[in-house]
Amino acid sequence: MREKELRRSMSVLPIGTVMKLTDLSARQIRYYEQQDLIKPLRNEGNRRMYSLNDVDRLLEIKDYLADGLNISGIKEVYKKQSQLEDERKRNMKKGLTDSDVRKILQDEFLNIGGLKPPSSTFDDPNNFSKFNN
Amino acid sequence: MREKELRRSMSVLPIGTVMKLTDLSARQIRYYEQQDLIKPLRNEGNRRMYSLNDVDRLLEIKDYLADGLNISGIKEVYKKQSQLEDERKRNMKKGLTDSDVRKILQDEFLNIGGLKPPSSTFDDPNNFSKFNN
DNA sequence: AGCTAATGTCATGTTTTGTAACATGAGTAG
DNA sequence: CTACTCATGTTACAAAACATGACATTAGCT
Repeated sequence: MREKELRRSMSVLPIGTVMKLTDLSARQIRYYEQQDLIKPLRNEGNRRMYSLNDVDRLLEIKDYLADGLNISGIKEVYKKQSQLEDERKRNMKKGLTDSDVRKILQDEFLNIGGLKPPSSTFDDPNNFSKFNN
Repeated sequence: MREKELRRSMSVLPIGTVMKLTDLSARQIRYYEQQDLIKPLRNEGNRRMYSLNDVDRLLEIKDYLADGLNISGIKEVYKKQSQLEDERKRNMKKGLTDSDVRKILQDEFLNIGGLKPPSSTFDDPNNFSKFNN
């Protein structure tokens, strides 16, 4: 379950791919970034590289807009969400011992190394298209 | 579970991404294609677009080469695999159970020792080229 | 009408990818 | 040893994709 999240956050998709996946124009995608709704990484050549999580978020944004929300409204939504998330994490950590935390961090570090051979899943049964996370 | 395979065969990754994911040079990746080991789709701009299954296969190829197999050896492996796969499908059609088939084919499997179950489908069987335009 | 938010479009420059040709190092056969 | 093949590197040039910034448009509001 940790690995899955890792893969979902790997920035590997160029904007052209994301356009097809989301049916958004490059202009729209860059605009949402300019409005701080997404923060794709850049490769050495300065190209934007997106993750599957970014794609999910773009699809969410699309839905919110279609529902009549405007950009700043959407911004609020995400602000609230990350506040809640942060708090959850803080509470989580307060309940753990020091060595637990060290173990967690080490594990995260080790997992950044690379893609493992085939067997593993890139999939995400519930998450790809809609509000879910 | 059907959806997972679908997603894995979506051709969305440009060669630069695949280079990073596999740590192969563009030259190598194109060469393996030239040797018919992979068949990435092309987008309208004639750019190669790879699926996660393609990435898996490239990693396999890398392993095989590291193990001392040469390209034509690898080709044999995949040829055999797809033969077996075809045969399995034919037998399924004839009403045999999967485990029946496994017994029947056991000898052949032993002939090509030590390889993984057949993995990737080759030619956009599910019409995912629509993601490339 | 005037304003604004979201998006389209165009111009210009950089990066990535395509193909093709030639080069090279390791291994093998003669 | 020489010649050959295989897997890969390198280089050169063209086309496609992308970045950025400016200006245009459209729909909804006041």
